[in-house]
Amino acid sequence: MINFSKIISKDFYFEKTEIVARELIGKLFVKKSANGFLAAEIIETEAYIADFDEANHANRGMTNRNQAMFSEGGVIYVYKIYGVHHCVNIVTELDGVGCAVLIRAAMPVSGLEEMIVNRGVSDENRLLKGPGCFAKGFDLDIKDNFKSILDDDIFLCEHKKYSDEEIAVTPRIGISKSADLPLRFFKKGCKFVSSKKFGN
DNA sequence: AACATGATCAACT
DNA sequence: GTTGATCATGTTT
Repeated sequence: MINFSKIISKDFYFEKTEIVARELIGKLFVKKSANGFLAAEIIETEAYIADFDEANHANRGMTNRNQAMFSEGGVIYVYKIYGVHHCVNIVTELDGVGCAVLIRAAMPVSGLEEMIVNRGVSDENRLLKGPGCFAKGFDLDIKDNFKSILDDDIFLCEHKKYSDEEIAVTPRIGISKSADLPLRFFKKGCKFVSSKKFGN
């Protein structure tokens, strides 16, 4: 059994989005399920910042889809992409700002059996590799939009700390606007990182 | 390198 | 109400 005692406090999510994205690497994402706990170490994130970021869904103001992004830090924003996959974000900064961190990949730690069922594949290395896979492995979808990451059912814990040398910073993946900004963070050389192009 | 797949949004009638 | 472009992707060849 894993120690879930050091739960991340709310203050953490009010920090600047880039900082939160960087600091999320190494933390444990935990979700309570019928059989116990699903848990994974966050390995890869992307920041979507408030100003001059045209790839941010909130950049052109509030819409039906992106409402959750304008909540205060610590709220979960989930949406569907390409009509197929779900992407999970954690809202950052203050109420009304409109920024968040996308969780792109994680390393399974607990509840592997259930993740395998959720995903329909058994390759451990790929269970949570890529934003769509992460959402599916944890069974997160539109029903989880607007939930809090400070819940009893879904929360983050301290787990591992990495130095800046162990973390790579690159442009984000799969976007066409503001594609040059260095807002993607991942653990260098980790096989759970989603893109093959860099540092994997 | 191709493609499956559908919601969302802006810009119209 | 409808249209059409776009999309924080993943899987398969």
